Amino acid sequence: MILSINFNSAHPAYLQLVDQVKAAAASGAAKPGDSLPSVRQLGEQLRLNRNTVAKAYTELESQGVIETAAGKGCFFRANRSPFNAGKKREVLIPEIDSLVVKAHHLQVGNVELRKLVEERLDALATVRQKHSTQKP
Amino acid sequence: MILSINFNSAHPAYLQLVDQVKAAAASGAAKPGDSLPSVRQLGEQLRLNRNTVAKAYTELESQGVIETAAGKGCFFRANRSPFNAGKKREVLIPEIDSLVVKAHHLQVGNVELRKLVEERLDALATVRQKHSTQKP
Amino acid sequence: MILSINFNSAHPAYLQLVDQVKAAAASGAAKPGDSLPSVRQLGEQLRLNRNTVAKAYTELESQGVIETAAGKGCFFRANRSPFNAGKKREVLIPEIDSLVVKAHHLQVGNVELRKLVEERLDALATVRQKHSTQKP
Amino acid sequence: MILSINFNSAHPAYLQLVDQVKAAAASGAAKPGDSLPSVRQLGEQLRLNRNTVAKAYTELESQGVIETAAGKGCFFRANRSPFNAGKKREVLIPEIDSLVVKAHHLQVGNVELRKLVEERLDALATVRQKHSTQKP
DNA sequence: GTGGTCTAGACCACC
DNA sequence: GTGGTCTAGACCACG
Repeated sequence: MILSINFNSAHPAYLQLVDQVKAAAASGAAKPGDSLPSVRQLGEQLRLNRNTVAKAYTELESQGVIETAAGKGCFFRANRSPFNAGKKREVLIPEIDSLVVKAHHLQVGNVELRKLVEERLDALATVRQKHSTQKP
Repeated sequence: MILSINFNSAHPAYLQLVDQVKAAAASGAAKPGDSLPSVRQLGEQLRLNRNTVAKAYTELESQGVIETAAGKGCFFRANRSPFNAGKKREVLIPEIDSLVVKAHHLQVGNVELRKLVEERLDALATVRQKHSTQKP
Repeated sequence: MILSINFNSAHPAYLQLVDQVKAAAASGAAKPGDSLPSVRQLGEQLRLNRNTVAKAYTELESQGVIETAAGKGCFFRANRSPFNAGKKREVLIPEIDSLVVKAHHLQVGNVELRKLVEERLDALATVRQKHSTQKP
Repeated sequence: MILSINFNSAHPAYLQLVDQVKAAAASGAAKPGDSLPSVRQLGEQLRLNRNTVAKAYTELESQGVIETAAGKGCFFRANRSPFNAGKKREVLIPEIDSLVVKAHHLQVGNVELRKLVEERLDALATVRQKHSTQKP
């Protein structure tokens, strides 16, 4: 798992970490039980204070992506969403609306947007395939 | 031009405005000479403080995207070249990837995600239709 | 409402504030709608960083004691506990057990402990009486 | 000597131990020469790491409350004068006030609070009775 | 060594 | 002016 921070981004460093760790979990690059770097080590590597890394880990734990064991470390969890269908819609629809509006402003038509979505779904599936055949 | 604010985003409201207005100008959705909503009107519409909207307009003016005519309003200036296909991809793909990863963590499958995207595309089309038949 | 911090205490400053503000609300020294000092002003007065004061206010808001209006200030709320009887027991019993055990270690008998509890209940009632007759 | 740890408290576990052992010694609940539980045993009983218990014992030794005999265990030393009535009040009253304020915010009335206190006094008495008939 | 907490400085959105 | 957020330093509990 390769993690990096764009310090010029308006997106806060700890949320950049959250997104990247979630992407690693979704892509199969990290499997349940895998350990994450310690907050100190990752902080040093990324030139962040370890508290900033810890904040990302806390957020990831609250989202159910990882679990932390004080004194031991942090570990990826099996992916079990606690949300029902209605709650999932509630979370995803604002994201999709934002995407659709952005595409419209960029004069990207529905056809092309669908194509892009398919492309990224395929890209994720491909990476997952690679990880599932590579490791075991 | 459709403007919307995601109040839950860490991205500041005024920068969301700047980004959306710039995208509209760059994509050709807004033409040079088109007027922008007044600060007061837009603030009311988006439930933002007028100062927040004014800050966005100031930023846009300093970037040469719009010009303000005191007492008359704000107008788009002759604009930059619209984004080419590559630039559009560069903007949209991170958004789509973020959406795809979120869906994965919510255990929302590809089929259901495609359905949600179609639903929101339809929703936007419906609203646009209504506006285009209403105004003229 | 008089607030003060004991910097030598092991009890964190922000929790000392929480306790004192809750006591003020319970004693009637502060009424619903009353405003609290701003985080800056109180921080300066108590020689604390304003974030420390803000942390206390955040905790008080999460406990339903006050409400905060960004850009306006913080205000006492009407006392409405959201807990049912079972939850109240769950919260109070550990407190009572701690008290009972401490009394035992101090060789304070049940009779004397009951007397002390009555004394403090009376003390609170007296202060409340004073405030309710003084202000209106 | 009854020892208990409130894991939810901001007060560190090792200091909770120190306070309770000191109170026991000062109140006469423990006599000079009485032995303390072994670090290992107490850690297991209280679900604490042995290092945490050891840290409490070290602190107690440095305060002259106990003495450690390498390989034999820890023992209470000839102790300070037991707290007088005034000191007991000084220790208990803040605890009671905190309880009374918490009850108020939970909208638990005086009658119900008295009932809860009686309930916990009875609960402790029952446990103590059981231990005193069990051991001898 | 591990993660967790308290405090604080700087910056942001908003009135 | 108001409160809110991100980042960080120092210290603590724990293995």
